Amino acid sequence: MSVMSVRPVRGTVDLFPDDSRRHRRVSETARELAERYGFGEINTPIFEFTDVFARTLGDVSDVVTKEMYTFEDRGGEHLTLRPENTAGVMRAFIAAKLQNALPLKYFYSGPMFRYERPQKGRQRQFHQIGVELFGVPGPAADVEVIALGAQVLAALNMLDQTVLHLNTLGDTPSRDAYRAALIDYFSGHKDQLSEDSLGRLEKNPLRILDSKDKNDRAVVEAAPVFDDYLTGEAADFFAEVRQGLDDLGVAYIRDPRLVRGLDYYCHTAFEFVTDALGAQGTVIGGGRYDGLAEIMGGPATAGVGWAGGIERLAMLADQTMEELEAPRPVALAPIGDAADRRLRQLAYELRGAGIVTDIGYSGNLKRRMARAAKVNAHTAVILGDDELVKGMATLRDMESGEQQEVPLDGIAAVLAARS
RNA sequence: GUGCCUGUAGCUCAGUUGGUUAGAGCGCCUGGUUGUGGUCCAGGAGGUCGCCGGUUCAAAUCCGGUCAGGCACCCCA
Repeated sequence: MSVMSVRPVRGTVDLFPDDSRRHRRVSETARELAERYGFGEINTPIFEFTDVFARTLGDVSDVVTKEMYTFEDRGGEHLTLRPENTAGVMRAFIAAKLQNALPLKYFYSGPMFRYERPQKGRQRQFHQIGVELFGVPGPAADVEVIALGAQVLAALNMLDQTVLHLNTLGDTPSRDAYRAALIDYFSGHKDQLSEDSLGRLEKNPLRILDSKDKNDRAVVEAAPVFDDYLTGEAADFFAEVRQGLDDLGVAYIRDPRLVRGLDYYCHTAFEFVTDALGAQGTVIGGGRYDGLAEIMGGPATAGVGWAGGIERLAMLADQTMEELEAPRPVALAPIGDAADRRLRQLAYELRGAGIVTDIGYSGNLKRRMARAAKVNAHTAVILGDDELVKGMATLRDMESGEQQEVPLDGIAAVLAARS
């Protein structure tokens, strides 16, 4: 009989308590900040009808064409594990007919799934935090959303490890005009473009601007500039976003090569990027997507938001913040069955009182004390026959080694003061 | 999906031009302490050298395949 494989599936990992604590630090920090900004938490399903993503992400995007975990369930439904959460949140908003409740602000945190070749900071099941702000067409929303991202990074002590890249994708007339100009320009330089970029010329010419190929870059140097094709409205919008960020003192660099693949994106596009994580340097990315709601069959609704990769943020946090320690418990160390029973009662009482308490399951005093040290207890309570007859317990300070006897009755109050 | 690098104990790694029973540190276990941890001392357990196949008298070491991780690309958080 063969042994089952116990390894996790490629691109997935098990998060043991230390790892989970690191993830939680990121997501709770973000959740707290988001709530301060008025974003309420939303949890949409981890799988959706495939259409939710196929329609919104378009059939040309890599995410849809080769990276989705798509399957048919037993009822024949075509379902997909969510590769991102903006579509899910928008779907939920449309389904609940909340258009009269606008503006709406949502925060989420949870697993996403993409069939990609794994690298550090890039897994097949990964986790994102994100925010979506629906129903505000003006630039104040963009500024607020970006500011929240900056403050999340600041709270994680990593804002100065990142650079905010900012660009505008303009409105539809701007983008159509620019796209036409780009196609025209690049078509005249086909012989100098990489194979990748020739493909992009068909699907998504804006992406050529972002190419890392050396020859492409030379061609891009002389390519038309978006600013020349922005409508007055689009230029004004972008100027207001920049003014808003300046007012808050949120630093950014203009990055004309920062683009988005999908048509429903418009105006603001931004990414917080670090150079500390290699090629997976984008730690938060987002933008405005006013066209999304209609694509999904909902009422035209403005939207702007961002998503951040928890794994990447956690890796950066490890570099910028001190180690996270599990809470230090009081360790109870009984000697003998009578003391064990008494201390299990005490453990119940302490835990009920909110005190982190550890009590082992076997072993002599030496083992009990070793365990107390291992779980990083600040105090040990030693109880044996000697103490029991006196109604006392021995309290040991695990740092100094000092011990004192205290009455068993009322020991909870003493320990509460030490915890 | 493409190219390249890596894979030895729980962890981090060593292992001479292929050559006997594959090592170290940390961690773990036991004892030194019948009621005292973390320090110290002594001892111990733990490895089909990722997996499968090939070359060879002989493979951790060379070759092929495969799986996994990593770097870059693609794409993206």
